[in-house]
Amino acid sequence: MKIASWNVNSLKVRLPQLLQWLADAKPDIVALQETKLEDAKFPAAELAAAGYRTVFSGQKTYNGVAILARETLGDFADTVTDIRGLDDPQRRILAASVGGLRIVDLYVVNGKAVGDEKYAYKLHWLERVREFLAGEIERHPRLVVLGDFNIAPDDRDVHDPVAWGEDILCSPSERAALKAITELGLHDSFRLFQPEGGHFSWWDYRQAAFRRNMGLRIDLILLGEALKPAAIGASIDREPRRWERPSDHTPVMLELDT
DNA sequence: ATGGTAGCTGGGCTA
Repeated sequence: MKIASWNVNSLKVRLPQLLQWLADAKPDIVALQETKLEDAKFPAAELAAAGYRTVFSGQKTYNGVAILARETLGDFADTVTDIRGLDDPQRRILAASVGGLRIVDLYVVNGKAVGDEKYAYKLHWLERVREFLAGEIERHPRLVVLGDFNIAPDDRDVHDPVAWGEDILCSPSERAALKAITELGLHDSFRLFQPEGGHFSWWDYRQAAFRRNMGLRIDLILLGEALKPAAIGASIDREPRRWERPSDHTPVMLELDT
């Protein structure tokens, strides 16, 4: 089973690319972030025609998350869009069970800059999410937590750690908040297979960052302890980032033997 | 310290 996460930065713009990529990569489950679409405008019919069932939690202009699952995996169950302690109109969280797995799709708050009020909110949000995930892993040992974390876990995940220093996406408090989540027993699946640095999932649109490989690895697929032995490969598919009018993120993937 | 680009929107926010 192939599981993927992709911040599409507007599903309206990227739908043709998503459909092409689904045909090319043939993932079984896909978590999307930054759909930027109200639920009434979600392209469920187009994705159904491509063979995928969908659940989604969207809003206009900003944020928005969705999960796609190959129709042969059956229906979604126990869908969650809001968690305890977060009274948040921003649509950044979507959990659902499908195909014998518990999937939690996250679009983590960016935070803007260290010290900004959005940064404080990012840390608060991550703590509430950690509490939510502690419950999820109890109820659903076969847990996959994936999405745009807006945190580079360590310096291997940063093209120029000196230049980035302790700036947003790399600061010690953000990394500690992510570590508190992984210490629940959630493993960064990419690192089960690739110990080297220099592998990124996001490149800023500016400064020709992709061409110069000035990227960060901030899109992650975390695996619960029970699923760790099932992991048989992890990768980052840079191809869609090369396409015309791309998202600034590219899909990250995990293969599970289930 | 700023600005560079993209998306949504119709000026400014978010990233």
